[in-house]
Amino acid sequence: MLDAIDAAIVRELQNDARLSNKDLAARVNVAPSTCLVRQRALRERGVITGYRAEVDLGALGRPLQAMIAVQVRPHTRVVVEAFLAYVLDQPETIMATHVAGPDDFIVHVAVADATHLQRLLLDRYTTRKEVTQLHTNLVFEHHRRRTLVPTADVLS
Amino acid sequence: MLDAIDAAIVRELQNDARLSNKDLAARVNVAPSTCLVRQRALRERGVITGYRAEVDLGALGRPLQAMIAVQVRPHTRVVVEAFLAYVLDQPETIMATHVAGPDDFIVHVAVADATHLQRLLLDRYTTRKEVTQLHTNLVFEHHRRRTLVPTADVLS
DNA sequence: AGTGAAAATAAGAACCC
DNA sequence: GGGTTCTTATTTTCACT
Repeated sequence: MLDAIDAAIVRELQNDARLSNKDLAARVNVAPSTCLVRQRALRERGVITGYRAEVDLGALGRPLQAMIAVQVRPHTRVVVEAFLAYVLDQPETIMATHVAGPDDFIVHVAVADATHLQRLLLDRYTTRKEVTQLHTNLVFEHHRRRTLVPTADVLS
Repeated sequence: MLDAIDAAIVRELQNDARLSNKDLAARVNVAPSTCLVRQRALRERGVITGYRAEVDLGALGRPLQAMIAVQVRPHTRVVVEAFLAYVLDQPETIMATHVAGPDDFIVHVAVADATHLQRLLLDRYTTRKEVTQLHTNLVFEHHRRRTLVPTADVLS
């Protein structure tokens, strides 16, 4: 698992992925060279999977978000995989989740306005044969947790 | 809005937030100094809101995810804000969304195992007075879109 | 595994078009 | 607004503990 130093590195980099190695080392109390080796190991072990700039959807001209619950039938592997690929291929999609439940997918989208959302739903969702149900909920507020911590910290 | 160069910078940094300014400049075909000014402006304008390392939930010992739909009553500002703050304060939470619909919130959580999820629900959700309904769906697959593009690109 | 010092590289500022 | 050059700072390798 992750020791205290690894956990600290992961925590700091979730807060600011552009921290210089020097500053990061200072924050987690190890030498810069050690810090570099640790961080590289975390990437190679697949703990850190990437570094992403976070953008403001409003600034991108897409201030309106919605959560779309979709039921597809038949609920088979081929249909599920094809639908997921289809959804992730659309620029409006922020995330898509395949879940166990009456609705098979929850899709988070960001669009320019209500008209855009309407077109998205009518032209690209309800036109699909496998889509048997659609529940669209507008998003008032959406928050992501800044830093995710390892199990040990969660189960305290 | 964003011109083509800004859009390219935003795209590249969503892919890899640790790109050096030099490499970034090469990819978007401008001089390093120009690129530096552009990127700084994008931050100051609030287009780029941060740089985050992405971590693997399995590697953090939290391989099990669920989507929890929650109804709270009364559906007033105080109750909504307090519940949102409460949910975001929990280490299990990945994201929380306040939506318009029969369910007021959609909460995405990652936990160690089913027992952990059961405890979370019974000890920290159903115990809350304002929570009047709870629908928990296990997550089979969860995908985020790597790069979000500006409206112009979306409405093509 | 962790550290310190030295060489390679990039960031950032000032200046010019 | 964009490009070039130069100084300063940082990254990264390597020999050592």
